[in-house]
Amino acid sequence: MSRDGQQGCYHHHHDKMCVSLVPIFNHLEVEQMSEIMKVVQSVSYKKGEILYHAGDHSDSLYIVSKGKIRIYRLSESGKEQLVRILNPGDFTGELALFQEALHESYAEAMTETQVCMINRTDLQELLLKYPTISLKILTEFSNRLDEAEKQTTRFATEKVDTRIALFLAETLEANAGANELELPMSKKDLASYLGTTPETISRKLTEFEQQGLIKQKPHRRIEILDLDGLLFI
Amino acid sequence: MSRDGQQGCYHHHHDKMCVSLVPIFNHLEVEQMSEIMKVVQSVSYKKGEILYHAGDHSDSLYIVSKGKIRIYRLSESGKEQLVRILNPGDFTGELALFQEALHESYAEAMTETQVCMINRTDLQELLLKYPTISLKILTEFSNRLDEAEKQTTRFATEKVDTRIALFLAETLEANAGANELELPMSKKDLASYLGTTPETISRKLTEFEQQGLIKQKPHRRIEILDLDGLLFI
DNA sequence: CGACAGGTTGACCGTTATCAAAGATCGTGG
DNA sequence: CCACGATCTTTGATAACGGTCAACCTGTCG
Repeated sequence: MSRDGQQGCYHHHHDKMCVSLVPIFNHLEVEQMSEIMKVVQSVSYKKGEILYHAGDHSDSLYIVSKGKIRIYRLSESGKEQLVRILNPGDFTGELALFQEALHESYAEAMTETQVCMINRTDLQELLLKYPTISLKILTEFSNRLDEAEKQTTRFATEKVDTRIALFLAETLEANAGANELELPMSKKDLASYLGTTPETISRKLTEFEQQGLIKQKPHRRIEILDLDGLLFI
Repeated sequence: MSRDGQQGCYHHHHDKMCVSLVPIFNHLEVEQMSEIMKVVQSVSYKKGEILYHAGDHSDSLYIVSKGKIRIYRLSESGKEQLVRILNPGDFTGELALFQEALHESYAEAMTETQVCMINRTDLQELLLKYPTISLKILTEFSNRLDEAEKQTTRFATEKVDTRIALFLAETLEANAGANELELPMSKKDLASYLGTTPETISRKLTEFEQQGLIKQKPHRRIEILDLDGLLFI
């Protein structure tokens, strides 16, 4: 089992911030919160460090309190795909957390990152003691499952054009109301996320621009000129 | 909200079989089981009937006790993708079950089908009362999430060749040990599931056969002659 | 200021979708 | 139980979509 790069720095004080950040806990009472604090551990990672590898045993839930984490997978033929990027408040490690299983993905700190960890046995005790937490996690899971299936359907049925356009539309939606967005990752990563190549991303965005649908600006910013046009491609 | 085709036949007796079938319940005591029976309702659907549409409110968990159910999605551009097929013991309806949300997929009975339903409020009460059920469902969800992400990664990184080969390999694996498998669906559906066309499936299987990797037989049966060769495409 | 990763552009070609038509299979009703 | 129609499947010809390789450009950071 390879652990190279996994050299996170453990802080043995209990970080209140990260717990209260997380949607799955923030409905709880103060006393319950402090019980959770007791089993939470704060860990820091430097840019590029790996939190876990595919093949590692999963034994903790990781909750991001600061920084960004890249979650990616390697396909059977060895190609990398970016699955998602975690921001503060997001969590990961859950996939194999409820059973004896191995991670199937990789988690890498994209910047200086701080996470809160809860190990499996502690988490399971919490879940049995406070069943409402399970309901929260179930809700989160069902959302993510829906997202994952929606994404799969897009790959199965839409061409690159449309996948890029939908990505732009959804990124814009997150900035409620604005007509300009900032790509949340490099075009290289975006290509990996959308199952295409940086060259194609570059070309398609140029096409969109020539059709008057968008305007590319410095610093990964893109102004959407014709959202409807973009979505009817 | 369209409900055409949703004309399932309700049986008001409580079907013991379907509950004990389900992995998420089968660890419980007899008394707990009988408590679950009380809130379960058995419903039958004829071939082609729709259990729910995308856009319907989700308010029940559906557990298959007899038959087969096709779960499919429509993409933004209106193309259909087969997401999975449910067999007895599988469940669905969970995606929007833990929140006020709408179904994003369609569920259609492929044959004469019987399902057990538990409505949202009853299920939530059960989960709060017996937290171990939540853990079971969480385990199931995390598996399915892993599957969905693996599938997405395949679409993003592998070509049709490989996706078909991997599908054959996994279907074979399900028949532990055998060197012959039966496709669990029509090639048309398989194409939809794998994000390709029936024509391409047909051609690729012929190629595999010409390369001596497989042998196609009647009744959707395929003999795998060279599994390793298939996986190194 | 230089190096290096990221990004762009062009030329080319492989893969796979599409359209069309013929052939096989399945389920149904006579 | 057979015949018919509907649907699924196969095969061929064609073209578009997008990946790959190579070269060059750009910006960012030590």
